[in-house]
Amino acid sequence: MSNPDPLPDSSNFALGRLRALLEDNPFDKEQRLPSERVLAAQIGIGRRALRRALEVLEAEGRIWRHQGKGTFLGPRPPEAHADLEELSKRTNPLEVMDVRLEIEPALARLAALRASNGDIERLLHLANKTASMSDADGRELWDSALHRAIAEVAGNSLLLAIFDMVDRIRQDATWRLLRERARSGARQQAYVDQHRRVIAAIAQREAHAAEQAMREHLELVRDGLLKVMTSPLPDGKDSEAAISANTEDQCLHGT
Amino acid sequence: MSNPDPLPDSSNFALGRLRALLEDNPFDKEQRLPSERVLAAQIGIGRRALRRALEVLEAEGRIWRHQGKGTFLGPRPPEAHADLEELSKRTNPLEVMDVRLEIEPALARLAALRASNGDIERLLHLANKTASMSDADGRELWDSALHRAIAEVAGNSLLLAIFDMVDRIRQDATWRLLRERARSGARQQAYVDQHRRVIAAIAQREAHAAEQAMREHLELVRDGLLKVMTSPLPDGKDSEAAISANTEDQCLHGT
DNA sequence: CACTGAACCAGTTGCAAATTGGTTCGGCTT
DNA sequence: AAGCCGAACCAATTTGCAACTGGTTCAGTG
Repeated sequence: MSNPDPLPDSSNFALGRLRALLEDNPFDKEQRLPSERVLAAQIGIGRRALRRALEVLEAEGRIWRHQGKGTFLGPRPPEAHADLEELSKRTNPLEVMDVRLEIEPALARLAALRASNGDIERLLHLANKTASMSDADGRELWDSALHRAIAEVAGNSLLLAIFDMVDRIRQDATWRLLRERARSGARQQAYVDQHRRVIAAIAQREAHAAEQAMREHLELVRDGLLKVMTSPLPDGKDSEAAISANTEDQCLHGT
Repeated sequence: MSNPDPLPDSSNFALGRLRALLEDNPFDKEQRLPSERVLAAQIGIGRRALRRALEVLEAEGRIWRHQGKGTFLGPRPPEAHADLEELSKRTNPLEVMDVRLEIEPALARLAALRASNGDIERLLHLANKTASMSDADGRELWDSALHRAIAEVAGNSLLLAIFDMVDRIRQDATWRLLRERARSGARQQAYVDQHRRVIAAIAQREAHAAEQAMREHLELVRDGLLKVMTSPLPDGKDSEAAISANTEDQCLHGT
Protein backbone atom coordinates (compact mmCIF):
# COMPACT_ATOMS: atom_id res chain seq x y z
CA MET A 1 0.00 0.00 0.00
CA SER A 2 3.06 2.23 -0.05
CA ASN A 3 2.78 2.43 -3.80
CA PRO A 4 1.11 5.74 -4.62
CA ASP A 5 -0.04 4.53 -8.00
CA PRO A 6 -0.87 0.85 -7.71
CA LEU A 7 -3.01 0.55 -10.82
CA PRO A 8 -1.95 1.20 -14.38
CA ASP A 9 -3.70 4.26 -15.78
CA SER A 10 -2.70 3.50 -19.33
CA SER A 11 -6.19 2.43 -20.32
CA ASN A 12 -7.86 5.23 -18.39
CA PHE A 13 -7.42 8.86 -19.24
CA ALA A 14 -9.70 10.15 -16.49
CA LEU A 15 -7.73 8.55 -13.67
CA GLY A 16 -4.62 10.50 -14.52
CA ARG A 17 -6.48 13.78 -14.59
CA LEU A 18 -8.10 12.99 -11.26
CA ARG A 19 -4.87 12.04 -9.54
CA ALA A 20 -3.38 15.32 -10.70
CA LEU A 21 -6.33 17.22 -9.25
CA LEU A 22 -6.02 15.39 -5.95
CA GLU A 23 -2.39 16.45 -5.58
CA ASP A 24 -3.04 20.06 -6.49
CA ASN A 25 -5.78 20.09 -3.86
CA PRO A 26 -7.63 23.09 -5.25
CA PHE A 27 -10.69 22.26 -3.19
CA ASP A 28 -12.13 23.82 -0.08
CA LYS A 29 -10.74 23.02 3.35
CA GLU A 30 -13.50 20.55 4.06
CA GLN A 31 -11.85 18.14 1.66
CA ARG A 32 -14.92 18.12 -0.52
CA LEU A 33 -14.69 17.57 -4.26
CA PRO A 34 -17.03 19.15 -6.80
CA SER A 35 -20.08 17.14 -7.73
CA GLU A 36 -19.69 14.39 -10.30
CA ARG A 37 -21.57 16.37 -12.96
CA VAL A 38 -19.36 19.45 -12.51
CA LEU A 39 -16.18 17.44 -12.26
CA ALA A 40 -17.00 15.48 -15.39
CA ALA A 41 -17.60 18.70 -17.29
CA GLN A 42 -14.36 20.24 -15.99
CA ILE A 43 -12.25 17.30 -17.04
CA GLY A 44 -14.16 16.96 -20.25
CA ILE A 45 -15.31 13.37 -19.93
CA GLY A 46 -18.61 11.68 -19.36
CA ARG A 47 -20.04 11.03 -15.95
CA ARG A 48 -19.88 7.29 -16.33
CA ALA A 49 -16.15 7.35 -17.08
CA LEU A 50 -15.59 9.70 -14.18
CA ARG A 51 -17.43 7.38 -11.84
CA ARG A 52 -15.28 4.44 -12.87
CA ALA A 53 -12.22 6.49 -12.00
CA LEU A 54 -13.76 7.50 -8.68
CA GLU A 55 -14.45 3.87 -7.90
CA VAL A 56 -10.77 3.12 -8.23
CA LEU A 57 -9.81 6.02 -6.00
CA GLU A 58 -12.38 4.97 -3.44
CA ALA A 59 -11.09 1.40 -3.47
CA GLU A 60 -7.63 2.79 -2.87
CA GLY A 61 -8.91 4.71 0.13
CA ARG A 62 -7.99 8.13 -1.26
CA ILE A 63 -11.59 9.36 -1.36
CA TRP A 64 -14.98 8.36 0.02
CA ARG A 65 -18.45 9.07 -1.29
CA HIS A 66 -21.95 9.13 0.13
CA GLN A 67 -25.22 9.56 -1.70
CA GLY A 68 -26.69 13.00 -1.15
CA LYS A 69 -23.58 14.30 0.60
CA GLY A 70 -20.80 14.34 -1.96
CA THR A 71 -17.29 13.05 -2.57
CA PHE A 72 -14.56 13.75 -0.03
CA LEU A 73 -10.81 13.36 0.30
CA GLY A 74 -9.22 11.10 2.88
CA PRO A 75 -10.36 7.90 4.59
CA ARG A 76 -14.02 7.26 5.29
CA PRO A 77 -14.95 8.57 8.76
CA PRO A 78 -16.52 6.11 11.21
CA GLU A 79 -20.30 5.98 11.30
CA ALA A 80 -21.67 7.80 14.29
CA HIS A 81 -24.44 5.43 15.24
CA ALA A 82 -26.08 7.76 17.67
CA ASP A 83 -29.13 6.84 15.67
CA LEU A 84 -31.79 6.01 18.17
CA GLU A 85 -34.31 4.28 15.97
CA GLU A 86 -31.78 1.94 14.45
CA LEU A 87 -30.50 1.03 17.87
CA SER A 88 -34.04 0.39 19.08
CA LYS A 89 -34.47 -2.22 16.39
CA ARG A 90 -31.21 -3.95 17.20
CA THR A 91 -31.69 -4.29 20.94
CA ASN A 92 -34.51 -5.73 23.06
CA PRO A 93 -36.17 -5.17 26.42
CA LEU A 94 -34.00 -7.74 28.19
CA GLU A 95 -30.81 -6.03 27.10
CA VAL A 96 -32.24 -2.73 28.24
CA MET A 97 -33.00 -4.15 31.68
CA ASP A 98 -29.51 -5.61 31.93
CA VAL A 99 -28.08 -2.20 31.21
CA ARG A 100 -30.37 -0.50 33.69
CA LEU A 101 -29.23 -3.02 36.31
CA GLU A 102 -25.66 -1.91 35.69
CA ILE A 103 -26.26 1.83 35.48
CA GLU A 104 -28.99 2.80 37.88
CA PRO A 105 -27.68 1.19 41.08
CA ALA A 106 -24.46 3.11 40.49
CA LEU A 107 -26.50 6.28 39.98
CA ALA A 108 -28.35 5.69 43.24
CA ARG A 109 -25.06 5.17 45.06
CA LEU A 110 -23.63 8.41 43.66
CA ALA A 111 -26.86 10.23 44.44
CA ALA A 112 -26.61 9.16 48.07
CA LEU A 113 -23.17 10.75 48.22
CA ARG A 114 -24.14 14.08 46.67
CA ALA A 115 -27.83 14.73 47.33
CA SER A 116 -28.76 18.04 48.92
CA ASN A 117 -31.84 18.46 51.09
CA GLY A 118 -33.60 20.14 48.20
CA ASP A 119 -32.78 17.19 45.97
CA ILE A 120 -34.32 14.77 48.44
CA GLU A 121 -37.47 16.86 48.70
CA ARG A 122 -37.77 16.79 44.95
CA LEU A 123 -37.32 13.01 44.84
CA LEU A 124 -40.00 12.53 47.46
CA HIS A 125 -42.34 14.80 45.52
CA LEU A 126 -41.85 12.74 42.38
CA ALA A 127 -42.31 9.47 44.26
CA ASN A 128 -45.60 10.73 45.67
CA LYS A 129 -46.69 11.84 42.21
CA THR A 130 -45.90 8.39 40.83
CA ALA A 131 -47.81 6.68 43.60
CA SER A 132 -50.84 8.92 43.15
CA MET A 133 -51.32 8.19 39.47
CA SER A 134 -54.26 5.99 38.68
CA ASP A 135 -53.66 5.23 35.01
CA ALA A 136 -50.70 3.32 33.57
CA ASP A 137 -49.58 6.21 31.37
CA GLY A 138 -49.39 8.56 34.30
CA ARG A 139 -47.41 6.09 36.39
CA GLU A 140 -45.03 5.52 33.53
CA LEU A 141 -44.49 9.24 33.06
CA TRP A 142 -43.77 10.12 36.67
CA ASP A 143 -41.79 6.96 37.31
CA SER A 144 -39.52 7.91 34.46
CA ALA A 145 -39.17 11.41 35.86
CA LEU A 146 -38.23 9.99 39.26
CA HIS A 147 -35.54 7.70 37.92
CA ARG A 148 -34.13 10.54 35.87
CA ALA A 149 -34.11 12.86 38.87
CA ILE A 150 -31.97 10.35 40.73
CA ALA A 151 -29.65 10.28 37.74
CA GLU A 152 -29.42 14.06 37.84
CA VAL A 153 -28.63 14.12 41.54
CA ALA A 154 -25.80 11.67 40.96
CA GLY A 155 -23.92 14.55 39.39
CA ASN A 156 -22.09 12.79 36.58
CA SER A 157 -23.11 14.42 33.32
CA LEU A 158 -21.81 11.55 31.21
CA LEU A 159 -23.69 8.94 33.21
CA LEU A 160 -26.75 11.16 32.92
CA ALA A 161 -26.38 11.26 29.16
CA ILE A 162 -26.12 7.46 29.10
CA PHE A 163 -29.20 7.18 31.28
CA ASP A 164 -31.12 9.45 28.91
CA MET A 165 -30.02 7.37 25.96
CA VAL A 166 -31.24 4.15 27.58
CA ASP A 167 -34.42 5.81 28.77
CA ARG A 168 -35.29 7.06 25.33
CA ILE A 169 -34.84 3.57 23.91
CA ARG A 170 -36.87 2.13 26.76
CA GLN A 171 -39.76 4.40 25.85
CA ASP A 172 -39.75 3.20 22.29
CA ALA A 173 -43.26 2.70 21.05
CA THR A 174 -42.57 -0.89 20.06
CA TRP A 175 -42.52 -2.10 23.64
CA ARG A 176 -45.40 -0.01 24.88
CA LEU A 177 -47.89 -2.82 25.37
CA LEU A 178 -45.23 -4.94 26.98
CA ARG A 179 -44.36 -2.31 29.55
CA GLU A 180 -47.98 -1.68 30.43
CA ARG A 181 -48.59 -5.35 31.12
CA ALA A 182 -45.36 -5.68 33.07
CA ARG A 183 -46.17 -2.93 35.53
CA SER A 184 -49.86 -3.62 35.89
CA GLY A 185 -51.58 -5.05 38.91
CA ALA A 186 -50.14 -6.16 42.21
CA ARG A 187 -46.54 -5.16 41.57
CA GLN A 188 -47.51 -1.51 41.60
CA GLN A 189 -47.55 -1.22 45.38
CA ALA A 190 -44.22 -3.03 45.62
CA TYR A 191 -42.72 -0.54 43.21
CA VAL A 192 -43.94 2.35 45.32
CA ASP A 193 -42.39 0.84 48.46
CA GLN A 194 -39.11 0.22 46.67
CA HIS A 195 -39.00 3.79 45.42
CA ARG A 196 -39.44 5.02 48.97
CA ARG A 197 -36.71 2.69 50.19
CA VAL A 198 -34.25 3.98 47.59
CA ILE A 199 -35.00 7.59 48.45
CA ALA A 200 -34.77 6.90 52.18
CA ALA A 201 -31.31 5.42 51.71
CA ILE A 202 -30.27 8.42 49.64
CA ALA A 203 -31.65 10.78 52.27
CA GLN A 204 -29.57 9.09 54.98
CA ARG A 205 -26.48 9.14 52.74
CA GLU A 206 -26.22 5.34 52.88
CA ALA A 207 -24.61 4.77 49.52
CA HIS A 208 -24.45 1.01 49.63
CA ALA A 209 -28.03 0.68 50.82
CA ALA A 210 -29.24 2.98 48.05
CA GLU A 211 -27.39 0.94 45.46
CA GLN A 212 -28.79 -2.31 46.79
CA ALA A 213 -32.34 -0.97 47.05
CA MET A 214 -32.24 0.25 43.46
CA ARG A 215 -30.86 -3.10 42.32
CA GLU A 216 -33.67 -4.95 44.06
CA HIS A 217 -36.21 -2.62 42.50
CA LEU A 218 -34.90 -3.17 39.01
CA GLU A 219 -34.65 -6.91 39.53
CA LEU A 220 -38.33 -6.97 40.37
CA VAL A 221 -39.09 -4.92 37.28
CA ARG A 222 -37.05 -7.33 35.19
CA ASP A 223 -38.80 -10.34 36.70
CA GLY A 224 -42.13 -8.79 35.79
CA LEU A 225 -40.91 -8.22 32.28
CA LEU A 226 -39.70 -11.80 31.99
CA LYS A 227 -42.99 -13.18 33.22
CA VAL A 228 -44.89 -11.15 30.66
CA MET A 229 -42.59 -12.13 27.83
CA THR A 230 -42.59 -15.87 28.54
CA SER A 231 -46.24 -16.34 29.42
CA PRO A 232 -48.80 -16.63 26.62
CA LEU A 233 -50.94 -13.59 26.02
CA PRO A 234 -54.62 -13.94 26.94
CA ASP A 235 -55.71 -11.28 24.47
CA GLY A 236 -54.05 -9.34 21.73
CA LYS A 237 -51.07 -10.74 19.90
CA ASP A 238 -49.45 -7.52 18.68
CA SER A 239 -47.01 -7.23 21.56
CA GLU A 240 -46.06 -10.88 21.21
CA ALA A 241 -45.14 -10.34 17.60
CA ALA A 242 -43.19 -7.21 18.47
CA ILE A 243 -41.17 -9.02 21.11
CA SER A 244 -40.22 -11.98 18.99
CA ALA A 245 -39.30 -9.66 16.16
CA ASN A 246 -36.94 -7.82 18.45
CA THR A 247 -35.39 -10.81 20.15
CA GLU A 248 -34.69 -12.56 16.88
CA ASP A 249 -31.95 -10.31 15.60
CA GLN A 250 -30.15 -9.73 18.86
CA CYS A 251 -26.95 -11.47 17.87
CA LEU A 252 -25.32 -9.26 15.30
CA HIS A 253 -22.25 -7.55 16.63
CA GLY A 254 -20.18 -5.31 14.44
CA THR A 255 -17.11 -6.80 12.86
CA MET B 1 -46.52 18.55 48.61
CA SER B 2 -49.39 16.11 48.67
CA ASN B 3 -51.60 19.15 48.43
CA PRO B 4 -52.87 19.28 44.87
CA ASP B 5 -53.49 23.02 45.07
CA PRO B 6 -50.63 24.50 47.03
CA LEU B 7 -51.09 28.11 46.02
CA PRO B 8 -54.12 30.33 46.63
CA ASP B 9 -55.86 31.25 43.40
CA SER B 10 -57.96 33.96 45.00
CA SER B 11 -55.98 36.76 43.44
CA ASN B 12 -55.75 35.06 40.07
CA PHE B 13 -58.76 34.32 37.93
CA ALA B 14 -56.82 32.67 35.11
CA LEU B 15 -55.23 30.03 37.35
CA GLY B 16 -58.61 28.62 38.33
CA ARG B 17 -59.76 28.40 34.74
CA LEU B 18 -56.55 26.68 33.76
CA ARG B 19 -56.67 24.13 36.54
CA ALA B 20 -60.20 23.25 35.49
CA LEU B 21 -59.03 22.77 31.92
CA LEU B 22 -56.19 20.54 33.04
CA GLU B 23 -58.57 18.21 34.83
CA ASP B 24 -61.02 18.00 31.96
CA ASN B 25 -58.09 17.09 29.73
CA PRO B 26 -59.76 18.02 26.46
CA PHE B 27 -56.43 18.02 24.64
CA ASP B 28 -54.90 15.64 22.18
CA LYS B 29 -53.24 12.43 23.31
CA GLU B 30 -49.80 13.96 23.05
CA GLN B 31 -50.56 15.95 26.16
CA ARG B 32 -50.14 19.17 24.20
CA LEU B 33 -52.02 22.32 25.13
CA PRO B 34 -53.19 24.89 22.58
CA SER B 35 -50.84 27.76 21.88
CA GLU B 36 -50.76 30.63 24.33
CA ARG B 37 -52.49 32.94 21.88
CA VAL B 38 -55.36 30.51 21.29
CA LEU B 39 -55.64 29.57 24.96
CA ALA B 40 -55.73 33.19 26.03
CA ALA B 41 -58.52 33.88 23.56
CA GLN B 42 -60.48 30.80 24.70
CA ILE B 43 -60.32 31.77 28.37
CA GLY B 44 -60.93 35.39 27.56
CA ILE B 45 -57.82 36.90 29.16
CA GLY B 46 -54.71 38.53 27.87
CA ARG B 47 -51.62 36.59 26.97
CA ARG B 48 -49.52 38.14 29.71
CA ALA B 49 -51.96 37.08 32.43
CA LEU B 50 -52.12 33.60 30.92
CA ARG B 51 -48.36 33.34 30.95
CA ARG B 52 -48.21 34.23 34.65
CA ALA B 53 -50.64 31.43 35.36
CA LEU B 54 -48.63 29.03 33.21
CA GLU B 55 -45.50 29.97 35.15
CA VAL B 56 -47.16 28.82 38.34
CA LEU B 57 -48.27 25.56 36.80
CA GLU B 58 -44.80 24.98 35.40
CA ALA B 59 -43.20 25.61 38.79
CA GLU B 60 -45.60 23.07 40.25
CA GLY B 61 -44.46 20.51 37.70
CA ARG B 62 -47.89 20.07 36.12
CA ILE B 63 -46.82 21.38 32.72
CA TRP B 64 -43.64 22.18 30.85
CA ARG B 65 -42.98 24.59 28.02
CA HIS B 66 -40.35 25.00 25.34
CA GLN B 67 -39.92 27.83 22.88
CA GLY B 68 -40.96 26.80 19.39
CA LYS B 69 -42.44 23.49 20.54
CA GLY B 70 -45.39 24.33 22.74
CA THR B 71 -46.82 23.68 26.20
CA PHE B 72 -47.32 20.12 27.42
CA LEU B 73 -48.85 18.26 30.35
CA GLY B 74 -46.78 16.20 32.77
CA PRO B 75 -43.14 16.37 33.84
CA ARG B 76 -40.47 17.79 31.58
CA PRO B 77 -38.94 15.05 29.42
CA PRO B 78 -35.16 14.68 29.36
CA GLU B 79 -33.21 16.74 26.86
CA ALA B 80 -32.04 14.68 23.93
CA HIS B 81 -28.40 15.71 24.04
CA ALA B 82 -27.08 13.12 21.65
CA ASP B 83 -24.71 15.85 20.54
CA LEU B 84 -21.25 14.46 21.01
CA GLU B 85 -19.26 17.69 20.89
CA GLU B 86 -21.50 19.43 23.36
CA LEU B 87 -21.22 16.48 25.70
CA SER B 88 -17.44 16.50 25.39
CA LYS B 89 -17.36 20.07 26.64
CA ARG B 90 -19.66 19.37 29.55
CA THR B 91 -17.89 16.32 30.93
CA ASN B 92 -14.28 15.69 31.96
CA PRO B 93 -11.76 12.84 32.09
CA LEU B 94 -12.63 11.94 35.68
CA GLU B 95 -16.28 11.46 34.86
CA VAL B 96 -15.31 9.34 31.89
CA MET B 97 -13.17 7.12 34.08
CA ASP B 98 -15.97 6.77 36.61
CA VAL B 99 -18.26 5.63 33.84
CA ARG B 100 -15.70 3.21 32.46
CA LEU B 101 -15.34 1.76 35.96
CA GLU B 102 -19.06 1.08 35.96
CA ILE B 103 -19.39 -0.23 32.43
CA GLU B 104 -16.31 -2.18 31.52
CA PRO B 105 -16.13 -4.56 34.50
CA ALA B 106 -19.67 -5.56 33.66
CA LEU B 107 -18.65 -6.06 30.04
CA ALA B 108 -15.75 -8.25 31.12
CA ARG B 109 -18.08 -10.31 33.29
CA LEU B 110 -20.55 -10.80 30.43
CA ALA B 111 -17.70 -11.59 28.06
CA ALA B 112 -16.54 -14.37 30.38
CA LEU B 113 -19.99 -15.91 30.17
CA ARG B 114 -20.30 -15.80 26.38
CA ALA B 115 -16.84 -15.87 24.86
CA SER B 116 -16.16 -18.52 22.23
CA ASN B 117 -12.72 -19.98 21.66
CA GLY B 118 -12.40 -17.81 18.59
CA ASP B 119 -13.23 -14.74 20.63
CA ILE B 120 -10.50 -15.55 23.14
CA GLU B 121 -7.97 -16.04 20.38
CA ARG B 122 -8.88 -12.64 19.02
CA LEU B 123 -8.54 -10.99 22.43
CA LEU B 124 -5.11 -12.55 22.94
CA HIS B 125 -4.04 -11.36 19.53
CA LEU B 126 -5.08 -7.79 20.33
CA ALA B 127 -3.36 -7.92 23.73
CA ASN B 128 -0.12 -9.03 22.09
CA LYS B 129 -0.45 -6.26 19.54
CA THR B 130 -0.92 -3.71 22.30
CA ALA B 131 2.11 -4.98 24.19
CA SER B 132 4.30 -4.96 21.09
CA MET B 133 3.71 -1.33 20.25
CA SER B 134 6.62 0.96 20.97
CA ASP B 135 5.02 4.37 20.47
CA ALA B 136 2.22 5.87 22.54
CA ASP B 137 -0.12 6.30 19.59
CA GLY B 138 0.17 2.67 18.63
CA ARG B 139 -0.49 1.51 22.19
CA GLU B 140 -3.50 3.80 22.38
CA LEU B 141 -4.91 2.42 19.14
CA TRP B 142 -4.60 -1.27 19.96
CA ASP B 143 -5.58 -0.81 23.57
CA SER B 144 -8.78 0.81 22.41
CA ALA B 145 -9.37 -2.04 19.98
CA LEU B 146 -8.87 -4.59 22.74
CA HIS B 147 -11.30 -2.96 25.11
CA ARG B 148 -13.85 -2.70 22.33
CA ALA B 149 -13.39 -6.33 21.39
CA ILE B 150 -14.24 -7.32 24.96
CA ALA B 151 -17.34 -5.14 24.71
CA GLU B 152 -18.31 -6.94 21.50
CA VAL B 153 -17.84 -10.38 23.03
CA ALA B 154 -20.12 -9.39 25.90
CA GLY B 155 -22.96 -9.66 23.42
CA ASN B 156 -25.19 -6.82 24.58
CA SER B 157 -25.70 -4.45 21.66
CA LEU B 158 -26.98 -1.65 23.88
CA LEU B 159 -24.00 -1.86 26.21
CA LEU B 160 -21.77 -1.91 23.14
CA ALA B 161 -23.39 1.28 21.87
CA ILE B 162 -22.81 2.90 25.25
CA PHE B 163 -19.19 1.77 25.21
CA ASP B 164 -18.74 3.30 21.76
CA MET B 165 -20.27 6.53 22.95
CA VAL B 166 -17.92 6.76 25.90
CA ASP B 167 -14.98 5.70 23.77
CA ARG B 168 -15.64 8.41 21.23
CA ILE B 169 -15.75 11.02 23.97
CA ARG B 170 -12.62 9.57 25.52
CA GLN B 171 -10.77 10.02 22.25
CA ASP B 172 -11.71 13.66 22.07
CA ALA B 173 -8.82 15.74 20.91
CA THR B 174 -9.01 17.97 23.98
CA TRP B 175 -7.59 15.33 26.28
CA ARG B 176 -4.99 13.97 23.94
CA LEU B 177 -1.90 15.28 25.71
CA LEU B 178 -3.34 14.23 29.02
CA ARG B 179 -3.84 10.64 27.92
CA GLU B 180 -0.38 10.36 26.49
CA ARG B 181 1.22 11.46 29.72
CA ALA B 182 -1.04 9.21 31.77
CA ARG B 183 -0.05 6.02 30.02
CA SER B 184 3.62 6.78 29.60
CA GLY B 185 6.46 5.12 31.41
CA ALA B 186 6.49 2.42 34.00
CA ARG B 187 2.76 1.73 34.09
CA GLN B 188 2.87 0.30 30.63
CA GLN B 189 4.08 -3.13 31.72
CA ALA B 190 1.46 -3.23 34.47
CA TYR B 191 -1.24 -2.53 31.90
CA VAL B 192 -0.02 -5.40 29.75
CA ASP B 193 -0.12 -7.81 32.69
CA GLN B 194 -3.60 -6.64 33.66
CA HIS B 195 -4.86 -7.13 30.13
CA ARG B 196 -3.55 -10.68 30.18
CA ARG B 197 -5.18 -11.31 33.53
CA VAL B 198 -8.56 -10.11 32.27
CA ILE B 199 -8.35 -12.27 29.19
CA ALA B 200 -7.22 -15.28 31.20
CA ALA B 201 -10.26 -14.96 33.44
CA ILE B 202 -12.51 -14.66 30.41
CA ALA B 203 -10.87 -17.71 28.85
CA GLN B 204 -11.57 -19.78 31.97
CA ARG B 205 -15.13 -18.47 32.14
CA GLU B 206 -14.54 -17.01 35.58
CA ALA B 207 -16.99 -14.14 35.38
CA HIS B 208 -16.31 -12.62 38.77
CA ALA B 209 -12.54 -12.80 38.32
CA ALA B 210 -12.81 -11.12 34.93
CA GLU B 211 -14.93 -8.33 36.38
CA GLN B 212 -12.50 -7.79 39.24
CA ALA B 213 -9.44 -7.87 37.00
CA MET B 214 -10.95 -5.27 34.70
CA ARG B 215 -11.87 -3.11 37.65
CA GLU B 216 -8.32 -3.24 38.99
CA HIS B 217 -6.99 -2.35 35.57
CA LEU B 218 -9.22 0.67 35.22
CA GLU B 219 -8.49 1.80 38.77
CA LEU B 220 -4.81 1.85 37.91
CA VAL B 221 -5.57 3.83 34.77
CA ARG B 222 -7.60 6.28 36.81
CA ASP B 223 -4.85 6.64 39.38
CA GLY B 224 -2.42 7.46 36.60
CA LEU B 225 -4.82 10.03 35.26
CA LEU B 226 -5.25 11.62 38.69
CA LYS B 227 -1.52 11.83 39.21
CA VAL B 228 -1.09 13.58 35.88
CA MET B 229 -3.92 16.02 36.49
CA THR B 230 -2.82 17.06 39.99
CA SER B 231 0.91 17.30 39.35
CA PRO B 232 2.29 20.45 37.73
CA LEU B 233 3.24 20.18 34.10
CA PRO B 234 6.96 20.39 33.32
CA ASP B 235 6.40 21.68 29.80
CA GLY B 236 3.45 22.83 27.73
CA LYS B 237 0.45 24.43 29.41
CA ASP B 238 -2.22 23.73 26.82
CA SER B 239 -3.47 20.54 28.41
CA GLU B 240 -3.50 22.21 31.81
CA ALA B 241 -5.76 24.94 30.51
CA ALA B 242 -7.98 22.41 28.80
CA ILE B 243 -8.44 20.40 31.99
CA SER B 244 -9.31 23.31 34.22
CA ALA B 245 -11.70 24.64 31.60
CA ASN B 246 -13.48 21.31 31.58
CA THR B 247 -13.58 20.76 35.33
CA GLU B 248 -14.95 24.22 36.01
CA ASP B 249 -18.44 23.80 34.64
CA GLN B 250 -19.08 20.26 35.78
CA CYS B 251 -21.80 21.14 38.27
CA LEU B 252 -24.80 22.28 36.27
CA HIS B 253 -27.73 19.93 36.51
CA GLY B 254 -31.02 20.77 34.87
CA THR B 255 -33.79 22.07 37.08
C1' DC C 1 -51.15 49.43 39.23
C1' DA C 2 -52.69 45.49 36.64
C1' DC C 3 -53.95 44.33 32.45
C1' DT C 4 -54.38 44.41 27.39
C1' DG C 5 -53.00 44.34 22.62
C1' DA C 6 -49.62 44.64 19.37
C1' DA C 7 -45.26 44.09 17.73
C1' DC C 8 -40.96 41.88 17.57
C1' DC C 9 -37.23 38.19 18.80
C1' DA C 10 -35.81 33.46 18.89
C1' DG C 11 -36.28 28.46 18.64
C1' DT C 12 -38.81 24.65 16.25
C1' DT C 13 -41.27 22.22 12.78
C1' DG C 14 -42.71 20.88 8.23
C1' DC C 15 -42.34 20.82 3.50
C1' DA C 16 -40.91 21.72 -1.16
C1' DA C 17 -36.93 22.65 -4.04
C1' DA C 18 -32.33 21.92 -5.14
C1' DT C 19 -28.24 19.06 -5.06
C1' DT C 20 -25.76 14.88 -4.51
C1' DG C 21 -24.26 10.09 -5.65
C1' DG C 22 -26.39 5.58 -7.68
C1' DT C 23 -28.56 3.46 -11.64
C1' DT C 24 -30.58 2.47 -16.07
C1' DC C 25 -31.33 3.13 -20.86
C1' DG C 26 -30.88 4.45 -25.81
C1' DG C 27 -27.83 6.15 -29.18
C1' DC C 28 -23.37 7.21 -30.92
C1' DT C 29 -18.41 6.58 -32.11
C1' DT C 30 -14.58 3.62 -32.61
C1' DA D 1 -19.02 -5.70 -30.49
C1' DA D 2 -17.04 -2.68 -27.12
C1' DG D 3 -16.68 1.68 -25.10
C1' DC D 4 -18.36 6.00 -24.31
C1' DC D 5 -21.72 9.84 -23.92
C1' DG D 6 -26.01 12.13 -22.75
C1' DA D 7 -30.26 12.04 -20.71
C1' DA D 8 -33.41 10.58 -17.64
C1' DC D 9 -34.70 8.62 -13.45
C1' DC D 10 -34.11 7.01 -8.21
C1' DA D 11 -32.76 7.78 -3.46
C1' DA D 12 -30.42 10.20 0.24
C1' DT D 13 -29.19 14.61 1.88
C1' DT D 14 -28.96 19.52 2.35
C1' DT D 15 -30.96 23.98 1.99
C1' DG D 16 -34.23 27.52 2.16
C1' DC D 17 -38.50 29.32 3.47
C1' DA D 18 -43.00 29.84 5.51
C1' DA D 19 -45.71 28.90 9.45
C1' DC D 20 -45.98 28.06 13.74
C1' DT D 21 -44.27 28.14 18.96
C1' DG D 22 -42.95 30.46 23.48
C1' DG D 23 -40.14 34.68 25.29
C1' DT D 24 -39.92 39.65 25.54
C1' DT D 25 -40.70 44.49 25.14
C1' DC D 26 -43.54 48.50 24.78
C1' DA D 27 -47.16 51.92 24.50
C1' DG D 28 -51.89 52.31 25.68
C1' DT D 29 -56.09 51.62 28.89
C1' DG D 30 -59.16 50.82 32.71
